[in-house]
Amino acid sequence: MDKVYAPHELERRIYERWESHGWFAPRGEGAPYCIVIPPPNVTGTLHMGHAFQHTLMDALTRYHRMRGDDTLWQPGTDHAGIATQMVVERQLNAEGRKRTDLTREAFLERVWKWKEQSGGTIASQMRRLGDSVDWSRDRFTMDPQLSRAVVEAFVRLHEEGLIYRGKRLVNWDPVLLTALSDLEVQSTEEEGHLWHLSYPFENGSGHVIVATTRPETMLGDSAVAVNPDDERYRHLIGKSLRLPLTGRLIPIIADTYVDPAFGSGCVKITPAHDFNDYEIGLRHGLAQINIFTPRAALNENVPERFRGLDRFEARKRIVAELTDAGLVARVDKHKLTVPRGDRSGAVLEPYLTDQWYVKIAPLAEPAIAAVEQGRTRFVPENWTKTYFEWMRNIKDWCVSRQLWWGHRIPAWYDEQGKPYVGRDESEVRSRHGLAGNVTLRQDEDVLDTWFSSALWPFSTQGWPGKTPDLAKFYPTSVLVTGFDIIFFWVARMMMMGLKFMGEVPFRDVYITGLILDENGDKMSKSKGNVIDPLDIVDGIELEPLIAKRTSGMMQPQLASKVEKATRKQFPEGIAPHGTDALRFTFAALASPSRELRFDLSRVAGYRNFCNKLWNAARFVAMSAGDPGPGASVERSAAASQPAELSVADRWIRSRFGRMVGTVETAFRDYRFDYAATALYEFTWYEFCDWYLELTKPVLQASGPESASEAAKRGTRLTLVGILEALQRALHPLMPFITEEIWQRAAPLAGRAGPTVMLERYPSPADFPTDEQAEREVAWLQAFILAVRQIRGEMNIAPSKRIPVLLKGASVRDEDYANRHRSYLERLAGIDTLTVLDPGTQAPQSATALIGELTVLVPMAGLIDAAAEAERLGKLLVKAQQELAKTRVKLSNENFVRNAPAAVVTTEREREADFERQVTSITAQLERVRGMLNA
RNA sequence: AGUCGCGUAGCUCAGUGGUAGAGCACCUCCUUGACAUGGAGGUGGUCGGUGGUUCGAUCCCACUCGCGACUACCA
Repeated sequence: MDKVYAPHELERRIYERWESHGWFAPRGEGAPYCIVIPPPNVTGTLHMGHAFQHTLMDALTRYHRMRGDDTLWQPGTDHAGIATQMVVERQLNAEGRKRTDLTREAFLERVWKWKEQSGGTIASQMRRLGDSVDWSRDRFTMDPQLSRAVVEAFVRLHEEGLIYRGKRLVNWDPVLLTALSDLEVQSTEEEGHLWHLSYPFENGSGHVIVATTRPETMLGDSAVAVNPDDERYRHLIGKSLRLPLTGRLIPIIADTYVDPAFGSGCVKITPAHDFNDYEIGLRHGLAQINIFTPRAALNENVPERFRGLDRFEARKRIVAELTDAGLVARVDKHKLTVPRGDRSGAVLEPYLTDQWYVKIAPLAEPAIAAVEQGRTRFVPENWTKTYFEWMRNIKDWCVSRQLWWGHRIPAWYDEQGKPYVGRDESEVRSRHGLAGNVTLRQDEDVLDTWFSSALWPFSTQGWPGKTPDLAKFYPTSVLVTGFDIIFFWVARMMMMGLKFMGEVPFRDVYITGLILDENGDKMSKSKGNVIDPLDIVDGIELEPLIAKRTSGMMQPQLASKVEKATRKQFPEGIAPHGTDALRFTFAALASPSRELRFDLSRVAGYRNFCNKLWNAARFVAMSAGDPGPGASVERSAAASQPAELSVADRWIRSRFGRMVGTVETAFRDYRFDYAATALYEFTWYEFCDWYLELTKPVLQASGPESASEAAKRGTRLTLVGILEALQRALHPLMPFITEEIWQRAAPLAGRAGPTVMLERYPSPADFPTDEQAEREVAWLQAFILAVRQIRGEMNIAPSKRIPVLLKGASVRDEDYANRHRSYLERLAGIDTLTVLDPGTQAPQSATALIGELTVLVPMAGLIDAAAEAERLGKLLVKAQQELAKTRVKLSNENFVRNAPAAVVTTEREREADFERQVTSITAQLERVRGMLNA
């Protein structure tokens, strides 16, 4: 094995081997375990959030595969209607063309071409991340079979009256020229004005003041509303006003919607351009006067001089004319929330159009019940509330989009514009008895992308067919996703899954945190703080990184700022870390917190961890006499010869079993951070720091000190056995390095198999707890740490061997000390070990306490008395503080009376221990001070 | 306005009704044959504030200050 861990080469090689052998496919036996991937945009690239979630999904997948489950991680991509269409339109724009210069067919051809060209990016990124998805089942939301599912779902919902077509106000994007659902609206708080306008009475006897943030909409006013209980205006109800600039007469109406305390207490009502006004208009039978074109310019329903003006231009003109007419009573600065399209960023308009809607309440009801009944569980649990909040206030879902890229709505219109819904045109004709001479025209619109996403857990498994996959893998086991798409996706999958499959789509929903940059900012192109996960894996020089971050920006003027920040943050570029280090970082980061700051220094730490593991494997291979990779398993025959396990061997097996138990619990609870921590601590602090060191006296000693062959054999077996099992334990989080090491360790450990990914996950039952070994090694560790502390604080060179004396040793202490002398010599740098008889005068020494045993390091020639006095002083202060605390507690009668007996006992023991320490340290300190004064 | 969350070491974060933890950073020492991407030792915190419940609160409750996310709405 190479001295330094070099991930790059081995990761590609290993992944190709896994994939070419088809090992990612479900094995066909065991309990089904299934995760469907949240399908990324087919033309997109994976960002840090994807890499994070994929790590967790892959860890679950590999873990369950190794547990023997029939495991499927279902891959796929999403056509992402608006996003993809926008990208291709931008490409056309760059060529000086518009979408509408092309036919629909030609444009779609172009989008498909772009999809083929860029669609492989995601897959290759996923391969680099080690994602063990079953590529043979790769799906795309616009595959023929998935498109069939979309049509089927639409038709069935329509048949049940759960999809309807209606003319009502929608969120209209005047730039993209399409309707949007409520969820695609981003409310932004912006500075604006509140104009107070005078509307004169018809008879010229005065006026009322209305306040508005959108004066241009006055041209579409149908009424002015006041609160029926508002004394100021009650007598005006029913009177007519003459709408300025138009001369139209509009009534004053009464509606409790009006808040008398806000503004003037009079509200202009524009039913065609405001959601609240729309409702009021319906209640009062008001005219809906649409004054905008689809691009939000004024249309023919306004006085001629305003026609064709853009809405913002119109606002200026109208305010100017009203001001000239003396009808602007006041203008206040006002903060308002402006609705913008989440893709285009354009200010949206409530706009009257014909659209298709999903009647959502009947679908939401069972979806709420399913979570209430615990048939689907949110992890962390508190997201349940968010889900309920939204589901209980949900409004009908506008699913039609005026785009070209997507699933075309399966509705046909006759010449009178009457719609017929069906699976295809011939079904429509036969069902409705439409003769061949009746001209039918299919709806031009497509469905919201999320409509097909909502079917994903079952459309990917063959629905509407009744396939074996569907029977096996639905419901899926867990959905792993971010909280940002609970409404967009999770809730809709719940509704559609229950509707069409009669069962929830997933048992658990694990909501991950959001990956932020190291300052706690969202990663975005415009902020220039995006990191490509593969740049962490492979590393990237500074200049290419800057180029990557500043190219193709929506706002190129920010480029210099981004460049500066990048230079500051990564003056040396980004070093290569390898996939395993990145994955381990993500796992370690995955606490239940909803925001997770990504810190590159953490990845460096886990890269070091990989290197540590690598070198531990090298040590084991050397110690076990590695015959090289690919060696036969013959050596395992040696295992039948007598072997004797040392206390250290028994200890590490026991500790490994405990660790695996912790990891099992962690995986069950989706606490990847706990799993990572347990694995990290075991590997580094127990296996490397202690166990490997404890094997050295056994394996490396020669001459009369040499251990027996049986003991050596026992240690070698344990070394390779734990190393091998550790690779299995680490594999779900770090698939590559563990495969590489396992290939060498498995034959040494007498295991045969083509790959670690198909081996069984270690079980705590195979590594039972050995309390006795744990106690004994704990004693050893305490002893060694005590001597090391003295050595460290006194700056005794590690190469300097020192004598150690023991005072107050019990029979057990003496036994341990004698039996483990070789460990103590090696790990604590001890030269001679002498047990003092009671009453013997000890030389001046630095001391440490282990229970009642005192460890003495003679000071002569080694230790500076002043330094020792200082060290003891610090220890004394600590012991005194702790003693004081326990005494306060124990002197409290209520504590002794009310606290559980075990707690009181522990406290008494602590008191005794600290008393002993204080006495001993005080005496020792006096002696050392005596030396100083002498 | 509603819902949810956060505030713990210099930084990023775990955590528990009974002895406050990790990584990174920092200080001292060490190139000993797995590993300097390393080893040994160490410094560092009135757990945002106030009050309550409790024998005991960083943890539970109330209030409060600061920060954030989401949802709805402000004519």
